[in-house]
Formats: sequence, C-alpha cells, structure tokens
Amino acid sequence: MINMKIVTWNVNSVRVRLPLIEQLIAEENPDVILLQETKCMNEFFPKDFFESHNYHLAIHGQKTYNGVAIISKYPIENVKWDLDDSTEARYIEGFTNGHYVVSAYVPCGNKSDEAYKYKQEFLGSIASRWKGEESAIIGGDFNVAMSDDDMQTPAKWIGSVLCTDEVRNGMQKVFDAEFDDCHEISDGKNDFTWWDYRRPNEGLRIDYILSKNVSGKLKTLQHYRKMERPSDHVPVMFEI
DNA sequence: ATGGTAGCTGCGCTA
Repeated sequence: MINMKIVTWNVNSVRVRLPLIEQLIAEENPDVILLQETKCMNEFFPKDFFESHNYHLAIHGQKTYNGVAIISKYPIENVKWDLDDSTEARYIEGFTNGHYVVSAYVPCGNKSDEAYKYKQEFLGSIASRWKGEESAIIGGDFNVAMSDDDMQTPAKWIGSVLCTDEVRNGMQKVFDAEFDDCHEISDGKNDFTWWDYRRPNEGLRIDYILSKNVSGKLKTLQHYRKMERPSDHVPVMFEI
C-alpha cells in the first residue's frame, strides 16, 4: 500500500514552471513536493497557487539564483534552513506527516575553486546533519553522477566537476550516513534526470531521493522532458 | 569544434 508520494524536482524557476507543476499535481497528486532552483524571493513565491491545491509551504528563497521549498499536503513543522552559514538558499528541512524531509540543491561547483570547495563542504554538512538521525528522506539536485551508468555519454564528462573522484567521495559520505539510493536500473542506462539545454543527448542522473529506514519505490518521470517549456531536470518520485 | 539554451536581470551571471 502506498501511504505517501514524494517528488523532488529542480524546476529552474518556480514561476515559469507553474503550468508543468500544475500538471504534476493533476497526474500524480503528490503528498510532498521538494523544489530546487525556485529562483525567487519568498515574497514573490506563488503561495496562492499551492494553497489553492491544499498544500502547506516551507520556503527558503533568494533573488535570481538557488531557492528551495517543501510543499506538503500536511503541516510542516521544525523547519530549518541553516545547514551552514552560507547566504545561498540551497537547503531546507522539515517534519511532515511523520517524516523528516529535505530539499537540497548542492552547488554545481564549476564557477570557481571556491564553489568547488563549497560543494564538498555542503555534501559533508548534509552527511553530518543526518548521521545520527534514525530516519529521513532527502530529495535534491546533488550535481554528482556517481558512476558511468549514470551518464549517457561518459567519455564526454571526463574531468567534469559533476563526476570527479572528489565529489563522488563527498556524495559517498552522504550514503555513509546510512542513506540508501532508492534507484534501480530497470533496462539499462535510461534513467537520467538532467540534460544541459544545449546538449540534449548527454543526460546524467544527478537528482536523487535518498532515504534511511523508509522503504519505497523510485520512478523518474521522463515525460516531463518532452513537454512545452521543460525544466532541464525531470521530476523524480518516491512512493512509500 | 569550445559553439549551443534558459532564466533572471538589466547589456552579465549561473547552470
């Protein structure tokens, strides 16, 4: 029996993506939606839209860049976004319908040496935050492809900050905090979650839903890539 | 071969 549906989605602007978010709600009726790259300050977040669909909100926005949110059919308690002392809005956690949930937007890390360093620190901070907790569900854009199976064209990505040994080790620290990658490859390398708008045949799996002490089934909603004005990421859904 | 697109912003930055 399914008792909870959780979707994570890097929408690349929540306001531009509202029509597709509305379709997601109509098709899947998720209990929880974890958003990344909302790209707007809290005062401009489309609260009325979500509330009219009977959702509660916990938002952590920022002008132009980043921005994360937890959208839930249930009240959201113990909301926190101070994972570290950064001014970048990349993290939010809350407790809803009996579960700790997290929406995380890990830095890409290709902007500068500092950004790359911060990517490692950010992954370490997530691992530290949840290491001792009994149960949690983290959805997000981790900007890490863990293996060649997560890459449509591995040779094109050699040396990329999305798949260096260092960032893979950083991501491994999160797994080592007793999180499971719920993903199962069904029929080959076909479960990518992101494509650069300029390179439509070089997909990567960099969006994950990780859980500890919660079992469920993961599904990548590929058809959201073929719609009008798609995000560069597709939604990933976890059914408990 | 080092381009290309998208979003937000304001003629550049980030991905």
